[in-house]
Amino acid sequence: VITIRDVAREAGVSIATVSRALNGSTRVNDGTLQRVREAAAKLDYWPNGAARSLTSSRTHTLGILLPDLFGEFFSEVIRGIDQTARDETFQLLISSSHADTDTMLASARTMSGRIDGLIAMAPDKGSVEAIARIARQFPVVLISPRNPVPGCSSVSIANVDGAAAMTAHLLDLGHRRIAMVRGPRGNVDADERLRGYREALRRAGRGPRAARGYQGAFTEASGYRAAEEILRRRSRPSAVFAANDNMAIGILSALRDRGVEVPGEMAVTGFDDLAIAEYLSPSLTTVHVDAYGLGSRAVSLWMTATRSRGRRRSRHEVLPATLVLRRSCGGLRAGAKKAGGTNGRGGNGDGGNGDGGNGDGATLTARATARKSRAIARSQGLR
Amino acid sequence: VITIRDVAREAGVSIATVSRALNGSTRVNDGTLQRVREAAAKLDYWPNGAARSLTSSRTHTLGILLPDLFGEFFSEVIRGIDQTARDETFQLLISSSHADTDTMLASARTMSGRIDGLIAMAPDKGSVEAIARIARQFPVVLISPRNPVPGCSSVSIANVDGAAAMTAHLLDLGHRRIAMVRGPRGNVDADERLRGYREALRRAGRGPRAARGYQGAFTEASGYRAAEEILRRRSRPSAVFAANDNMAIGILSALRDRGVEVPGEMAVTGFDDLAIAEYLSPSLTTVHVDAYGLGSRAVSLWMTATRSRGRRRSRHEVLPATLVLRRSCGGLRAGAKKAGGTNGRGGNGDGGNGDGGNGDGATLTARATARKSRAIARSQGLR
DNA sequence: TTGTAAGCGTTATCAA
DNA sequence: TTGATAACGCTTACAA
Repeated sequence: VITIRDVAREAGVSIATVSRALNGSTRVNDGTLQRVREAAAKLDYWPNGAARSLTSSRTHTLGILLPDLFGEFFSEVIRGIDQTARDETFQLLISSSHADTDTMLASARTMSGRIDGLIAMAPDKGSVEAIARIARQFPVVLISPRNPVPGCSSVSIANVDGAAAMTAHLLDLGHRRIAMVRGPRGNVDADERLRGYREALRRAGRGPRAARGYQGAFTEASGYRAAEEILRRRSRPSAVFAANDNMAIGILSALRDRGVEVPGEMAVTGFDDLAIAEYLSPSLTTVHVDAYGLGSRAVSLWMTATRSRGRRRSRHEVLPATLVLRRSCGGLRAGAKKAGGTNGRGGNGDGGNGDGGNGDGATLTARATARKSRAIARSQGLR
Repeated sequence: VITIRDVAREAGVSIATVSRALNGSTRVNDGTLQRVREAAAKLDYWPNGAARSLTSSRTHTLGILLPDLFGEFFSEVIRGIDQTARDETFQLLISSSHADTDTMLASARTMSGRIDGLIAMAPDKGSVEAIARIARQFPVVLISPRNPVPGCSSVSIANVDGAAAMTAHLLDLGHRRIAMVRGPRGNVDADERLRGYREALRRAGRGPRAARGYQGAFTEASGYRAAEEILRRRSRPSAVFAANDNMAIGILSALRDRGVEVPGEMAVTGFDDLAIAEYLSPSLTTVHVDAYGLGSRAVSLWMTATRSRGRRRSRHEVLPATLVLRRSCGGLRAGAKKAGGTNGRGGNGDGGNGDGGNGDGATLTARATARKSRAIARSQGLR
């Protein structure tokens, strides 16, 4: 392995000069700069990163702590982190799939001395304490939970608002029984989305009678199972709100297998707005979440927090969650795409919901509130 | 920041003893071991990783070089890498989104001294030279291209075989005009899949007349556009083979929008077998690729290669690509799921393909070769 | 502008 | 079983 000494010898200078020359820094003679560069190129010198960070106590690396990088959503978050870090020429030391907080702590420990700071995504409660401990070692920015650790900045999604808006929209469409397929227990995002759903129902004066929750796990398979359970009930809901898109996909699949028309007999909505959502059949009404932005903003927050260490206090950003209205919930003007057919009433054999509000899409859209209309406009601007 | 010196002072021993005690290594008195541990715990000592790797010249870290982590497929590859690395208690220094080989090289350079080796995924040609240069600095394992860099082990997918098997299957189903929507130019996977398709046609005695390629970019949107282009042709193919699932999803969506029945009027197949493939409508016939295994095997290969450095020569693994037959290509026994309807002939207004072979699914399955049957069995065992 | 030398926080090699 | 002490490869005062 070639070290700085070899380069110094080759160029006929001291190692200090090599260091200065190669780091583009201050006063170095043009001639020696040339010689050093040539020597380094000739020997194919690759500076040792560990040694550099040991002396300079800067690593130019960000640690990333993730629960489990599964599927499209996480992959987008990481992309956001990666791209933004790359703009600052930072590298990423990633550790994921943390079953418990102990392994998370252990990972952070071994990162010590190799990172300048950390971005942590800890979607379950109880990891707060561990993160607080990590934050004593280096600056940490959190993704997801709202503001739990003192001194840490954070980015999160407007889960409650998004879920509430979706629920309100379904109510506007005339749905009176709206089931929710929840995310995994203890997951902060899942909890917040459930809360938004409940709050919207309460605000509309519809209590526990209209609500009905089913347990899911953020996977297609769990959505499929939940749909089967829903169909076994005597009184079916006219709408199902899944806490994420993956589960909504499973639900759509189950309803198709059972011959239940969507949105005719049952409306289905999701959360996340994955890339495939608009290509599903029917295209999925969902809540758009800027997964890329989640990662990107986290890194930006870290950078500003670090540059102004001590001066500024922690910041907490909440990324908006906007409704994206597509065909799976009905209510879009008929004929926009593939008119007729799926809009029909269908042989709704089971318990029809009292007021018969769930009919033609165009009519229902007219009833939509101004807020919803704005959401539609926004969503159309988005894509 | 607490260093080993602080712990030594607190425990009343030398730093050498602290190092030995904490590394669980050799002869340390039980009493001192206790005292050292207590001191470390009391002070919350986190060893400096950079210093450790400088002296020991082991980093316990694997560098990962990726082109662009986009979508489910890459995310699965990374999961495979991550989990397997975690089993060996290795960390991951990740750098992705490399536009060109220069930035790739630059990333690798800054990793020097911070990693023990590298897993590189370079799906475009021309990066071979850069990787060879990297491989002179530390052991490298390649994902994807077959065996291009001397001395590097590699894992790849049986792209050619998979694409050929899919094409042969479509031929068996009676299709005479099979279009292929290609992946991005210069992408090795895309090229190999195209080659498999062509080889299968040639082997079946069907030359350029049956083949027809459309340019895609591995995205849903590009698949959508390709389908539109296909539908504009006077003589439509009876089957479309997309070089990956994302494009197949776009194709399905376009055909649905245009009212073209799948598989009745047109069969659609993909490549990758993403998690959503079986939840699409119709469920997608595709080639299963073990993305997780790709990452996992790469790490395992790296480990064995490193443990037996010099002794053994480089190894090249090729992961099988197996057909997964679902509903989007027809040919599955009718009634397995949601019988009738989609299996009908449909109003195929355009150029019917001469021999009228594209009829009822059940009949066509009977014609399937033994090899295909085995594939079905395998696929059912898989999920 | 350049060179000398003192660290950075560990591990590893010797003696003791 | 322990303690000095010399690396590890680099950056950075401080001198020259």
